[in-house]
Amino acid sequence: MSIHSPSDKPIFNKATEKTLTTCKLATWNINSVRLRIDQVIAFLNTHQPDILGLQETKCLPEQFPYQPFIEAGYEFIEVSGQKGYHGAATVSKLPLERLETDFCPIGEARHVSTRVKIGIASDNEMGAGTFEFHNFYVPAGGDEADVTLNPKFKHKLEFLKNMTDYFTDRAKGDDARHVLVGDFNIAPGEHDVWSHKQLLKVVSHTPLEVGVLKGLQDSHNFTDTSRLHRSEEEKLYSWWSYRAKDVFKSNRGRRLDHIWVSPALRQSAIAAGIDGFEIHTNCRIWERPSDHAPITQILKF
DNA sequence: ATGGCCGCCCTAGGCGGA
Repeated sequence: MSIHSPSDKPIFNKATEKTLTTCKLATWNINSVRLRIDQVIAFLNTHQPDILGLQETKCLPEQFPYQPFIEAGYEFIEVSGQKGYHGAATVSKLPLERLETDFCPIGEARHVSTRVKIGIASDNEMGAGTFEFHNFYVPAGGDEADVTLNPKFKHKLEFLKNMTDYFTDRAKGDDARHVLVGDFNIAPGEHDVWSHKQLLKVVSHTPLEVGVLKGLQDSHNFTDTSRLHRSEEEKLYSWWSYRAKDVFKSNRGRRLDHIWVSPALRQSAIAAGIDGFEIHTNCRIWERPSDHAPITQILKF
């Protein structure tokens, strides 16, 4: 199975020389990039993130719609894809270097690892002009929250534990500059779901998987940027089921999508202020929408 | 209220999503 992009991807251009004071990060589970290419491009044109991580692209690399992204100014594209299911892709205005370290157990396309060149001229510390951008699609985990009965749930927990090991190898020291984005398929907080009590046994919000995700976060002191300027009590959702008749009337959402940063980038996320983080909920009620809304986080250097 | 919808695939019911 081919899970990597073709080798004739665009090469670095003059953007390498660009000096940035901010960088806008985005992530969106698009639930078929081919079906919703017009929506993705509309989102990019309106909100102009520098980098977007897409999940559930649901196509092989050779089927990926490169051209519309390039025409919209996103020349740097790295894809991990398989036929019909899963898949992740990172599209960027800034030069991307593909790290050959994608973490895709059992051959599934669920991770694109890249290094982003932000080109801060004033900062000459090693690595300060770059950060790693890790785009993940964590397994959903099936219905039954029991590892002995449900191999998909077991796979989900193992995936998260392997992610922890992966970053133990990579994210050493306080200088490590890492961004983790994606559909983590877990709503960790009480107010990351519409009803904490009713979802305690529902995969995506069980204490077991929330604990494993917390283990990943704590092991490297990653910051969940969504809560930096929002109270823990504020309801935040990025996913709403297709099954609800009126999505925002019932508003039974979950915050499954995340943008995390390593300690070295925490101040940059804080500096962006309360408006630095946004959930673009309007995208969830576009015609034939994804069941996820995109989220963005600005980093200010 | 445990049913309600999606998108994909060797086009049609099954799988995966969550």
